[in-house]
Amino acid sequence: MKAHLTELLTLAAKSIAPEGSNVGTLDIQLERPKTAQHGDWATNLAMTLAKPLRQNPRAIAEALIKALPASAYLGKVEIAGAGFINFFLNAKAKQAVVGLIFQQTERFGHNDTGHDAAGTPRKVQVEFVSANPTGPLHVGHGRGAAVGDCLARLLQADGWDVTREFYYNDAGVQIDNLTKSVQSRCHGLTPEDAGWPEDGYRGDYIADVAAAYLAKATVVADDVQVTASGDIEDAVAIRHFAVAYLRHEQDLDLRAFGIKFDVFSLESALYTEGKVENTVKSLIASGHTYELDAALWLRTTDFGDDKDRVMRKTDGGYTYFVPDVAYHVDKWQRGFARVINEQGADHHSTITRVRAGLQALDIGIPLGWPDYVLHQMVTVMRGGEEVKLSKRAGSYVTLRDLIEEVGCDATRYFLAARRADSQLVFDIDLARAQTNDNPVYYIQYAHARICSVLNQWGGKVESLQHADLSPLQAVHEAALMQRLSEFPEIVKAAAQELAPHMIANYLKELASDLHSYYNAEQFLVENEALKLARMALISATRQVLKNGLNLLGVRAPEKM
RNA sequence: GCGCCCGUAGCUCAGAUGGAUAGAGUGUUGGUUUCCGAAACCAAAGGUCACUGGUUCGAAUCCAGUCGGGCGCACCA
Repeated sequence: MKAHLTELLTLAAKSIAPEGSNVGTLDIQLERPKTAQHGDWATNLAMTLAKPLRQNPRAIAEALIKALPASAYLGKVEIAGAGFINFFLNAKAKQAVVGLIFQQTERFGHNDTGHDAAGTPRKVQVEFVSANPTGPLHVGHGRGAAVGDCLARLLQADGWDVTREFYYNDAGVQIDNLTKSVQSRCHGLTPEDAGWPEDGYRGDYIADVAAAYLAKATVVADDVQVTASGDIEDAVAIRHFAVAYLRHEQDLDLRAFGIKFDVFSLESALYTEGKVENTVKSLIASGHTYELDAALWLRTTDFGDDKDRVMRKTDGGYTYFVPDVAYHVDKWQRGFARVINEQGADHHSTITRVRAGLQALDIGIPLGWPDYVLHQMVTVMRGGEEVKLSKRAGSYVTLRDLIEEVGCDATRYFLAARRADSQLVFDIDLARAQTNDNPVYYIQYAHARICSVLNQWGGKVESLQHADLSPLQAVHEAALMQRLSEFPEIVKAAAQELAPHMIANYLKELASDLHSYYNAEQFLVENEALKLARMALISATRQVLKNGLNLLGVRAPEKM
């Protein structure tokens, strides 16, 4: 419809433009007005033409309307405000979306933005969560999980070939701390005791790991299986076991949250496979490094950083960003046209360094690759007070606690329904409420309500595909159909902006339109033609609610 | 001190590409059910879009500065 109106306006603009003018090539902006009074579509074309044509915008608008070719979809066209042209579609044009939804079903809202010229989906990787295997996932990881998974779903709908990936930092200082902590617990120490490691992990779960180790338990994580030796003095064995144990714990957290990864990458593998060494060699060869004070530095200031960064410490170890660069070289070599890293905002300083390292290598990686989506902190509230402690983890609220308390659907919704770059307050009381306060239930209720009506009607939903829609003339019906037709644009915009919260907001509005309609009109009426048309409309609405909820990873229940 | 993000109704937040009278939920007040699920609907009230200046026919949106909050500024990740 947008394309149709653009064409009409282009023709009109050309016909009123003076000889030799280039107004016909102007970008035509069409938007959906906020209020129904302003029609179904509006353009500011007359205002943008005012300057080049040196005429009053309203006069131009009048001329444009007069020059508009005939259209089968237009009702009336009006001038409003300073020179807006408002288009009112006729009933038939509005009703068309219902047929389209029946035709496309679960693919309604999808598009092919991610396809290449040959029509093949391009490869995109979404890396998210990527927690250190040193403890259970916390709320912050939960936000990353919810946002990252929704991004993956959105990009899939946008026509991309998506890989979900989790990167484990299973090498480095934090893992040493973990090992020491478990070993101390094996020795019977607690965090309150004198000999407890300085930066040790204090949560109760460390005691669980130690107990399992001493009991010679076997744990499975992704592709590895580790059986504990029970030898308290064997730090290497403890380390392997503890990492595997906590990876398994995190797998359980993710499963409870309904999230599946395609690939798990291990930092340790980058070392054992020589990828870190190779990257360092290449960086040295690139000429962007230097030695100073017995350390090796990368001249990241060549690529926009505010100071150079150490790559190899005086103790011979690499700083964390070096394996990170190696990891991204690996991603590039795996053929991802796009990579999106979803991380907590506290990691934002890595962005410049990783990109600088990739540019220094000069292997054809575009500037600004990879993309980053950073989410801000989450504060959890209960009874008007901030919740800070969890028994299990010691110092933070775990994702599993939240899921157990408020449910998977509400947790996902609340963590994905806000812009990633603003701080989020997670109100447990609100998320738990099974009342109209709670937007998750509000949306799910709309879906269940429709299912209930369709049930009582008792006919076959597929038979509605070719129902005559012309009886749909009520204002709430026009509003609902208008909203349905917006869905594909919202999906496209949300994918482009990497902003899943746009879907959550859209669904609230769609649910609201449905509830208003429900209260204003009786669906199961005597008039058979009207009843069938209404069954078709609410059935289409049900489909879009389901498609939208699916993008968020939230269930669309038939009964509640 | 430097860098990144944020500041919109009492509270929690939307306002994609600059557009018309800045919206929703919640809370407050009042109303709606012999009828498809009241987990719903309708209505009223509630605003210096942090502040100041600039760009523009037009700014919550773009630019500069000020104030306030968060995060980062390790040879930690």
